[in-house]
Amino acid sequence: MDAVSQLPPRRSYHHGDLRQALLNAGVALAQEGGPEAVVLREATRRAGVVPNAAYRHFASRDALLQAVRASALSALALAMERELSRAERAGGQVDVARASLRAIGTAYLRFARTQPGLFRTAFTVAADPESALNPDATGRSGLNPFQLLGVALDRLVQAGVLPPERRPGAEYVAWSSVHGLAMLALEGPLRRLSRGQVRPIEQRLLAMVEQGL
Amino acid sequence: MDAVSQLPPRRSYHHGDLRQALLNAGVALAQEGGPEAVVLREATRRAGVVPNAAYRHFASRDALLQAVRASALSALALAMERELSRAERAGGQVDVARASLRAIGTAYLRFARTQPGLFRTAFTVAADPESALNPDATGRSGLNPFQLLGVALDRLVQAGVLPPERRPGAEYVAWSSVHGLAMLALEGPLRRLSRGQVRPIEQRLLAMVEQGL
DNA sequence: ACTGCAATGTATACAGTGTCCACAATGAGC
DNA sequence: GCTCATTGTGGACACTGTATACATTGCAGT
Repeated sequence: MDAVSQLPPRRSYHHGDLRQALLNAGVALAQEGGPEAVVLREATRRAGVVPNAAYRHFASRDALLQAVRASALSALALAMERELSRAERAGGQVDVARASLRAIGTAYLRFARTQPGLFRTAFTVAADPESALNPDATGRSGLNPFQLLGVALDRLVQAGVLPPERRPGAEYVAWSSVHGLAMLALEGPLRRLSRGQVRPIEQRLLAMVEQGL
Repeated sequence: MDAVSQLPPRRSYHHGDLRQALLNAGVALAQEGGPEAVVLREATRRAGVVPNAAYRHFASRDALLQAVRASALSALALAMERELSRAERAGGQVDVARASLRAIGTAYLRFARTQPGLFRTAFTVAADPESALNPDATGRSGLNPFQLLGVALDRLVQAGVLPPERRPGAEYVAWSSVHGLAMLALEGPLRRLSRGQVRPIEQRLLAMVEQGL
């Protein structure tokens, strides 16, 4: 994943693409240990550069964190898009719409499970409402995860499954449920359960959302 | 809240109740700035004691954090119990049961709103599944927040509102939804919204849970 | 091709953190 | 009243983020 950010002491004074190398290192750190693990000095170490060099590319440790966060959100968006494109292979419009919403939820929950470090980095914030607006936080469609959920909900309206008057704000309740479950399974009371035990709960929750929306 | 942990340099070599003073200081710090703000040295400073003194009472900074977390969970449990007792003043068994579940959700969401620092401290974990089992994390009933939710769900079954076969695992989907919304409103896309704007979303979510359970 | 300058990486330094170790004061139990 | 386990102190270390001054470089314009 990161070819540039490795040990062999470069001979050129300039790094070439330090910003990207730092970002890669940051992502790797986040993957390994979540947001608190992305520490500036370690990133520069992995990039083979002195700590302060980072400040030529990121205003602060937090700025680096935000970039890593955007990258994580982008990865989630890509996963959602993959799952969405599978859903589109379903039958009629109604089925596709239903499958789309499920795809979003499924991708979200799987991402939380398979990439806990990135997931926590993406969502365990502490500040900065702007991060969601970051254009780097998108998939190939140019949409971020939240917007992709909106697409799925739009499809439900389009297909006549969801009454238009219930559309506004629907992403909030849908997102809440799935996000809450992900957190619960990641670091809450569900942590100890095996994937096989969590799966039915996931299904039940998705059903509740689909029905109760 | 903390009478002991203040500046006047004590004259006795021993503090008297340093453990409690540190805990109080820790809670205050969490209240002000969330989990990352509970820093050992600052707690000892507020207790008027040298940093290392803390290690006579807590094995590490994380041990202190866990204690603070338990305290925060306890505060939430107390808030839930207050709301529950109001729900019990409703009419018949069915109404009480329904009101109980809503009381839990309402208390949870309000706690997140009014005590964001403590809320994040309670739930933004990073480890330790045992914290939920901590006997200090309870209200007057001796039950922790999760168990109180269980009580409300039991009442729904008792009242014939929730079919017994749907009872197992119900706390997970209910908790997920409410917790997710709380996080969303605290540090997600809903952060910017006023309390008046969030309220209807809360109501809608609680309705969805009640109906879709 | 040479020169000057902006961009980028380095050196040094400081305050703040968690934590280890050796030492000092204290108060409870014989 | 002496002993000794408890509790608080002092000093140190490795680590963090970050500021400020300096070195090296590649590119722009002559």
